[in-house]
Amino acid sequence: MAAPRGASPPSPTPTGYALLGLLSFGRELSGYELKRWSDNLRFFWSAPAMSQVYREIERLAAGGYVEQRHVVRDGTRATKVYRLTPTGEQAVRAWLAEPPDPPMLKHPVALRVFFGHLLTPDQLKRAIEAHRDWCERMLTELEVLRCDLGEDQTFHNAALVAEWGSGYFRGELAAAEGIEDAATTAAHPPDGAATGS
Amino acid sequence: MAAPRGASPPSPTPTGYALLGLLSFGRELSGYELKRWSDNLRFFWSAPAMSQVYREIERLAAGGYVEQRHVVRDGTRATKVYRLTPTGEQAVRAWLAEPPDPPMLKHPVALRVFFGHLLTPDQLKRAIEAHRDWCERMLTELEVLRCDLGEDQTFHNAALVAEWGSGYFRGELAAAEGIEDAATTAAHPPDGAATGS
DNA sequence: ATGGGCATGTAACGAGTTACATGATTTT
DNA sequence: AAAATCATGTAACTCGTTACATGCCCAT
Repeated sequence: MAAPRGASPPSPTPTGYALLGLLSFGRELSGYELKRWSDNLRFFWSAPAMSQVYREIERLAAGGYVEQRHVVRDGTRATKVYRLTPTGEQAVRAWLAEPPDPPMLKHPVALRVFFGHLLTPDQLKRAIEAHRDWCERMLTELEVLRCDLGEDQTFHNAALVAEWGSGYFRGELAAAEGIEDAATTAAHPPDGAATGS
Repeated sequence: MAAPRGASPPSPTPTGYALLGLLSFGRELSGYELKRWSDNLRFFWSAPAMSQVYREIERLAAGGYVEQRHVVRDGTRATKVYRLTPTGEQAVRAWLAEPPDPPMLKHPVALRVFFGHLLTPDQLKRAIEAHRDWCERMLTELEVLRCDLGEDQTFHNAALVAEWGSGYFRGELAAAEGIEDAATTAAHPPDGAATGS
């Protein structure tokens, strides 16, 4: 089930390219391991569902981007592991070299502030506080990641992104405090005012 | 084609709720106008495609969340306009009152830095510079939006979010400068090193 | 022996996209 | 006369999700 010779295989999806990227650090990884590695991208990229990782890695293998190998690890346990092929490495390099799409953000808390006139001050406050909690959780998780990465030169760039992320979350935290005051002390129309009475 | 009496209509999609939110400012809007209004959410929410706006607003009308009206505006031009119903307002209020999902970010530039070992310093630099240009463009567009909003109390919350967004983009701009130095001066393995030679 | 982590998938669905198709009105 | 904007949609597709199904291995 290698790459077909004549017809070029379908291009990987964005998630597929991300998996190729993870394999470019040189290790052979199983689908399960790929999922856990890709969770480290969650600070700036949506972490794919387990089932999608399996689907994608199959596609990548079918397209010749990765090579599948059956191994028995730790004695008796059988797993499939994947290794980046030269084709795969070339593909991910080419993809990354393209001009980047603009970042895409879906921010449910900002949406709630924007439509703040549809919420009570109390509801709005709770949403913003949930956001602050989340930012703090992300900050501590980034700390952990930084420790895991250590001083290894291989992950120098990863560490840079972790720094970047920390800055971002600290900014969000500060912004959330400001917004909380401004949004919850503002005048709110009485319930039901939007459609008239 | 109003809301069915017995069986409750399907819930709106996230984009559907956003459209309801836009209609909650009290104006009757056409599909085309809704698209342009929803573009103002692009700083913190993905702006839907035109075709999706039309599909969603139809669904919302079928579910009784909005009321459709045929009007002839500016003399001869016929358009359909939509108005929020009490049902629709209640639905969007209830949706916004739910605990918010965590923000979801897809940041192709951060991804490129993370996988920086697959790019030349020059390619990486270009990606980061494209990001800075984009941030600057967003900042000026936010300025424009702030002017459009004016001092109108109706859009007080929208103005707050615009402020928030400006802060975010200024942060990104600053971070990008730092990253550019750190990432492009780092040691890079020679091309092809990832899969061995 | 029970629960948690490792390991691999399938099926059904959902929400969004791009490309296409059409035509009126307004501005240059 | 051409181009931009207003205006409304359809069709096909892609990428992702959740829910489900299965089973091994290890620690308590």
